[in-house]
Amino acid sequence: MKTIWWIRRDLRLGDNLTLQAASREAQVLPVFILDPRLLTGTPARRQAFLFNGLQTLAADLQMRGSNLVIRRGDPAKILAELIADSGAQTVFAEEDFTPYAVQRDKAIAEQLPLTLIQRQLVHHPMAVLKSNGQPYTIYTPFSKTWKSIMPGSLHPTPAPDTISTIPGITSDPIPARSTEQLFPAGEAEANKRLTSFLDERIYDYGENRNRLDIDGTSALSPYLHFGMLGLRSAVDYARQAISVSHNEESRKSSQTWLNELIWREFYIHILYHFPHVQKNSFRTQYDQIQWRNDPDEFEAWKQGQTGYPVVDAAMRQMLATGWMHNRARMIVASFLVKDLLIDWRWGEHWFMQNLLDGDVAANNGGWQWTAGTGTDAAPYFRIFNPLLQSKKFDPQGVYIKKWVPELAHLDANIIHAPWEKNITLANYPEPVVDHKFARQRTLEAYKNARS
DNA sequence: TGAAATGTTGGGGCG
DNA sequence: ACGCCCCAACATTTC
Repeated sequence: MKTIWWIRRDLRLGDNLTLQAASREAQVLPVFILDPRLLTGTPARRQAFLFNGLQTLAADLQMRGSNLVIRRGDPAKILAELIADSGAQTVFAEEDFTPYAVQRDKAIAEQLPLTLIQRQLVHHPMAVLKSNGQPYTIYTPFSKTWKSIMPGSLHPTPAPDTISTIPGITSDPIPARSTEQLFPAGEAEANKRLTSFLDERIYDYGENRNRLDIDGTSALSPYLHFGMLGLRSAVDYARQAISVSHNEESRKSSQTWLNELIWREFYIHILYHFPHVQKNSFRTQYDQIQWRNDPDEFEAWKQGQTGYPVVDAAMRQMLATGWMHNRARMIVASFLVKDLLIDWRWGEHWFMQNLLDGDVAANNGGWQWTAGTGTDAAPYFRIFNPLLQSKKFDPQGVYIKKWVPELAHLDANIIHAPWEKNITLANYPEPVVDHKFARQRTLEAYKNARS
C-alpha cells in the first residue's frame, strides 16, 4: 500500500491525523506543492516564513527516515504525475476551508483518489449549525454551541518515530530565504512558544492581552496559520489550563484565550458559508458607503506617518516584524476606516501583504468587524478614539517609544497627542485628520449608506 | 472587543 | 442654616 500525504496547511508531524491516516500500513510520500496561484498572492515575507517552515519539516521528516518532496505547479497536474511515478493508490490531505481550497479540492477529487481529513478545526463548518440548519452569524451563540458539542478530549497525538517513505521520487529544491529574527518558522519553535505561553502568561491573558506595552498575547498566529501548531492542540491545552486554574482570574484568563481560538474558527466557518465576504460586506447595505479613499492619506497610514503616535507605532511594528499586536490591529483598522474613511478592503489587502499570519478568513473577519460591515454585533457607530485607546492600553507610551523613536524623548502625558500641548517636531508629522471631525463625517457616511 | 452626549447625584465652596 | 453654583463621578442614552 502506497499513499501520498499532500501537505497544505499542516506543516507539522505531531497532532496530525492526516499523516497518521496516510502512513497507516503504508509507505507514504510527503508532498508540498508550490501553487503559483497561491504564491503570487503571498508576499515575499510570508513566503519566506513558509519556505523556512518547509525546511524544518523536511529536516524533521529526514530524522524519521522520510523525505519531503517539493514540486512547483498546478496541484492537480502534479498529483497525477506523482501518483503515476510512485504507484500511490490514495492521496490524503487535511481539509482546508478557504473558497479557493474548497474549489480546488472538489475539482481534484473528481479526477484523483483524494481523501480529505478534517483536523484543521475542532468542528467542521457543517457541524455547527442553528436548529433551523442555518449557520450562525453571531459569535456568542456560535461559541456556546461550539463548546457544547466539543468532544471530551481532542487526543492530540505525538509525532511518529519513523515514517516509511516511497523512495526514488525527485524533489525540487526549497527556495532559500532569509530567516525571520522574531518568528523562526517550524513546529519545534511553535511548540516552544506554546509551552512558554502556557507556563505562565496564559493565566494573566485576560488582563494583559490588550496591553500594547506588555507581551501578554501568545503571538502564535503565524504558526497557527500554517499549521506548524495545530489549532486542536491549542484548544486542548487551553482546556487543560482552565481545569488546572486555582483562582477565578486565571480560569477566566484561560477561557478568554480559548475564546480567541474559537473566534479564529468562527471566521473560518463564516468565510466557508458566506464566501461573498471575501469581496463584499457581509451586510450588503454597507457596500453603498461612499469611501473617500485618499491615496496620500492611505500612504501615510501604510508607512506609519499619520501623526497619531499609537497608529504609527502599530503600522511600523508590522513593517518591521511582520506581526502586529491584536489590540493595535483594531486601533489602526478603526483609524483607516472610521477616521480616514478608506475602504476596509484596502486595509485588508495591506495587512495580507505584510503579516506573517496573513489569513484570509481571520483577516477578513477582523476588518469587517472593525468596519461594522461584518457578522457580529459590531455597530457602525463603534468608532475607536485613538487617543483614549493609546492612553488606556499604552499608558506610559512604552509601545510608542519602541516603534516611533522620534517621540522617545516625550513624557507620558504628552506622547499620546503631542499637538495638544503645542509640541511640534521637525521629524514627525501633524495629525493627518482631526478625530472629532472625522467621527462626524463617518457617522454621516454610514447613515447615508443605510438609507 | 466604543465613545460621546446627556442625565443624575452629591460634596464642597461661597455668599 | 440655606440656596446656589460648580464639577467630579457615575449612570443612561444615543450615535
